[in-house]
Amino acid sequence: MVDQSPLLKEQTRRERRIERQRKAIMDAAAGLFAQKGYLATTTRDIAETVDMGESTLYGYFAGKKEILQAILSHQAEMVDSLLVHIVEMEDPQSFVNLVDLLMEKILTRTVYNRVLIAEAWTSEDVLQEYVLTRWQPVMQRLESFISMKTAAGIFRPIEPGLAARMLLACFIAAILPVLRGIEPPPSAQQRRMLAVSVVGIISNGLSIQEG
Amino acid sequence: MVDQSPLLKEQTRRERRIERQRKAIMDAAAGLFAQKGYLATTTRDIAETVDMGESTLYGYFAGKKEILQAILSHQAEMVDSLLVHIVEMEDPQSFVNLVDLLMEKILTRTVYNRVLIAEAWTSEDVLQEYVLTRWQPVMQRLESFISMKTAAGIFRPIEPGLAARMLLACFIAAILPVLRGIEPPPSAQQRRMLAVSVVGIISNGLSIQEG
Amino acid sequence: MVDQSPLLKEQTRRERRIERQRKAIMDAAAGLFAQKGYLATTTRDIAETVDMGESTLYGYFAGKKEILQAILSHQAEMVDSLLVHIVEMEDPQSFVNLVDLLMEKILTRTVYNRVLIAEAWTSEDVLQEYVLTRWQPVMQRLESFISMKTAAGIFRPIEPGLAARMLLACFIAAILPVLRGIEPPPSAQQRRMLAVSVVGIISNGLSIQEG
Amino acid sequence: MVDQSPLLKEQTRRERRIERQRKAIMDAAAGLFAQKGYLATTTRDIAETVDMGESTLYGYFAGKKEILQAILSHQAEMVDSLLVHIVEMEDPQSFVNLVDLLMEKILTRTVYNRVLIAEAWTSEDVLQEYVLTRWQPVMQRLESFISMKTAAGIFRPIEPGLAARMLLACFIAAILPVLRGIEPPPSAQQRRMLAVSVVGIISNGLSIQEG
DNA sequence: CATGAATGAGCGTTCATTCAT
DNA sequence: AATGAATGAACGCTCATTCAT
Repeated sequence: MVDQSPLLKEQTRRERRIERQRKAIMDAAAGLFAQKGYLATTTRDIAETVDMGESTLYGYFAGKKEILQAILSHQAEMVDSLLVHIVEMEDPQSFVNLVDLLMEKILTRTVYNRVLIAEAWTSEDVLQEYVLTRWQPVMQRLESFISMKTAAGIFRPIEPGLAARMLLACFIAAILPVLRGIEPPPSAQQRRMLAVSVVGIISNGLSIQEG
Repeated sequence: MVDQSPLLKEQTRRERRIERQRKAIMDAAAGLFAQKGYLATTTRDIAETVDMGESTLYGYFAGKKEILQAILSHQAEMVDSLLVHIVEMEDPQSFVNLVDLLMEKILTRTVYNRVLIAEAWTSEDVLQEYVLTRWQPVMQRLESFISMKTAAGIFRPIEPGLAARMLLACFIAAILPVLRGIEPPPSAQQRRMLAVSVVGIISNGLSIQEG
Repeated sequence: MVDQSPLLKEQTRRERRIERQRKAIMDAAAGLFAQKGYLATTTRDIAETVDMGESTLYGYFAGKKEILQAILSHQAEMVDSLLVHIVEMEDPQSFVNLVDLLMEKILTRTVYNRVLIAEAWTSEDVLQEYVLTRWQPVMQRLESFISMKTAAGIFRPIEPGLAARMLLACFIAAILPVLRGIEPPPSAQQRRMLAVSVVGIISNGLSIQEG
Repeated sequence: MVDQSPLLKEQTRRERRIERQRKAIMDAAAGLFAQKGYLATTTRDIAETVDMGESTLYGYFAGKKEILQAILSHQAEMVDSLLVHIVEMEDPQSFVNLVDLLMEKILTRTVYNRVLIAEAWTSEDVLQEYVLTRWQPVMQRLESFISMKTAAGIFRPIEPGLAARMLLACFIAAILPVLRGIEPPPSAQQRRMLAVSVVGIISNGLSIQEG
């Protein structure tokens, strides 16, 4: 029962070590990419940040480009899992839960998202592969949610595409300073309050409701 | 009385020529910066686009960095003038006029704004000098506008800062694909419709108003 | 009549200057390649030898590889022109003239040939493109010459291919130390004597002729 | 009396194992060196070919350079033994035996010779130490053989040095495609035929002998 | 004023070798 | 003894900038 499969254990321990190193490199790189941009960051910068020899990086990644791609893919996985969660949340009951979940997911690994946004802003390919394609299902889920509400007579008739984009925009606006790195991430409580504000505005607007 | 102006004329003609050239360089550079990013754009790229010798650029700008700064300053001036217009518009009557004006101003020289956003995203200095500082008066004007409406009993009580940011966010969302360069600029008519939509959502939300 | 086409003149002067520089770089590189081999020669080495900045090289050649190719092509042209000369020499009268011409052509730009041989020795592609293909017409001309002599009853029956190769080998042997760079190039007179020796052995061998 | 040998046996068995490994490494390296050249071959290439960890090589050789030297020395020993054989062959009776022996010796370990030639072509030191010095006795033996024949009235008067070099050249020409690796090694029979051809040409030339 | 040519600084990357296990 | 991991040194090459014309 004891000491079974020492080889296997060794194997996985090594693999874990490698994965840990890759993670450390990605984190360091993401921080630098977020701060200075991908091109302005040198492999020397990254190596120094992880406290490694420059050439050691190449034992874990094929090159600088691949580090970036790993970071972007990492975020893509996050978005993919996000979709799963949203779909599983069969009856979100209210917008608030949905928005809160979106915010939570986006605000984890903030720097990764900063990098993703920066790259998508100047690269057609990244925009397509890592943003448009990935977010499409999320947006569609959002749109169908809005359509449902409209059909149920809860929302007034509105183009669901524009509505979804504005909903997204409102909470992006709410978290932009965090994403940009000029404000610290909000606590769970603060985040929920933001979500409530966003949904409040989206639902009822600024105007006083009569009746 | 004779022969007095030729020198002056020559002078100003030269100056105009110089200014025209500087503009041409800035436009070319802005297009490339927007497309590939500042660092990925070489001075050779710029020179070829303006159809100049590479070293000729240095007769008009001290260096690549200065071209970027000229572009950013150019946009800053636009924002500054925007504030003047907003302040002059003593009673905008409705949000729509305000929002429409903002959109119009932002959508002129789209590429310049793409560059500005890209740089502000990865440079603390650019963010401070060309975005936060410049937009603060605009945001303040917006906030005081909202406060006024709230005080007048037209808006329900809400934190004007957050409201202003979300208002901004909503129309940024509306024009993001244009800014990003994946959709063409809207016509004046389309723009006004967008403005109406944005203000509609901000004012009344998605929910059906009762009473 | 005078001062006609200054632009054209300027053009060609610049072109000549460029061609001169390219030649200087090729010569320097060929010398180093011959001495240390292509891979052991750094672009810094070459630049220092031509007394240039390292990056200046790249104004004349796309890269290190292209310098090598230019050198190899240069030799290929020599071989091509050699063939023309041989074909034009309608009746060489004797082997000696043919062999002497071959020797002369091969011993010009000795270093270039050293480089060519070195590369062909370890690169299938270079061997094919720059040696086998180019020399084939020369060898064929040689073989048909031998066949003619055999048919005329002057040579005894022998496989002309092997004979041609051995003829080539004999004078390669004669000039190998020069090619290898351990002996200085022979004078025209010395060269002719070598040619006579080579043809002597090929024709009559070492044995004393009886009869 | 008992248990005395195990240690010794173990020792020699280990030594044999080490020697076997060294040989395997040398063979793998020689193959790669012959194919791509010494510098273009990485220690990783070699290690993979011998199916070893890269660092394990350093248990058998002090470094990449030392592997090359071992290969070159190996060939040098071959040449040394060649001289012994030639000297022992007190009366070779005919050239053919001599030439055949030379060919046989050179065509064993073809790749080793390819490496040797490649290195000698671009390294003064290798040329001196592993070629000129080693072959000098062989050439001298050849020259004295020729001198003997000349003195005996069998050969016509000729400078024996040039004659020896051309003799060498002729059979090098005969086996060059094999050495270069573009033709398979000849069978013993084919080899003898080549030797006969070579000696035939050297002895009697191409011309028809009269009388 | 315009420019072709030149260049230093620095980049991403490779590789023979060392070291800890 | 064997090896995966680490690394310094050096490579080929790019590019913003300068300079002579």
